[in-house]
Amino acid sequence: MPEKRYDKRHIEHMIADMPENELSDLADLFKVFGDSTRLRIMYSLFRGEKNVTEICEALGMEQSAVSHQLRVLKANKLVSLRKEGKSSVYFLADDHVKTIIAMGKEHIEE
Amino acid sequence: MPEKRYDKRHIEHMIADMPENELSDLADLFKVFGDSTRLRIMYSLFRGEKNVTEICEALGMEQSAVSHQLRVLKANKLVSLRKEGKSSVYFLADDHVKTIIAMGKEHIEE
DNA sequence: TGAACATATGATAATATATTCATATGAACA
DNA sequence: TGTTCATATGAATATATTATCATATGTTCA
Repeated sequence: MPEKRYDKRHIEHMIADMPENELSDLADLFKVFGDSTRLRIMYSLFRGEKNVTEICEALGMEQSAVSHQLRVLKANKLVSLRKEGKSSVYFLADDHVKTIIAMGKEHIEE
Repeated sequence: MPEKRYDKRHIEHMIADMPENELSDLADLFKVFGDSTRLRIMYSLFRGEKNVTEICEALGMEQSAVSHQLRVLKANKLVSLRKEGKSSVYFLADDHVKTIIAMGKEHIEE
């Protein structure tokens, strides 16, 4: 699979082709990124997969709050999990998460 | 200015360098994208700059609601405006808007 | 089996957010 | 100047979202 290029022309083209009705799905996706708990969970998973307890420790948050947010992330296919004995090991589902965050980071730094 | 490359290595590096406390600003930015009215406004501005009345027509929404959201977009430097007589002409502030939306679009299409 | 551990989930309360309504500001021009 | 048009904004309401609390589900192991 060739490395994708996100040059200006390619991006303009992608957006021009986007139907209006896709915008609502897109807003839903960004909504998921728009919460610092969820973003911190994803960030903690950059360093490698973790079970729920480890994520809670990394964030200093309660298990229930973390599980609720993991559910949202999973529903949006931003994380996946595999069961391992008693625990659920979560990991980032794909590289889009990284790209989206990198773009956002670049914006706020200017 | 050379074209930026967003290859995997570059992106991993950007994220690895990101301090935890930046995540909250980042969440705030994504929150702005996470509303379909605001996204539709940005989308309508891809086609070219517009004044408030034209944006209202494009979205079929009330002037007040649109102005309130334009304010949010402006505060986050996603749109800028110039005054032209009685009207305010809005336009996208930079290319990050396009890139962020393109990344999101790519995610939901898989 | 039953106790301990890990995670998931439903209900609730607290908070945040978006739209509407009413009104203010400011420019153009008769 | 006063009227009209374009936009901005404050307050209030309706809705959505998040964290907490209580509890359920499921796994391991004595």
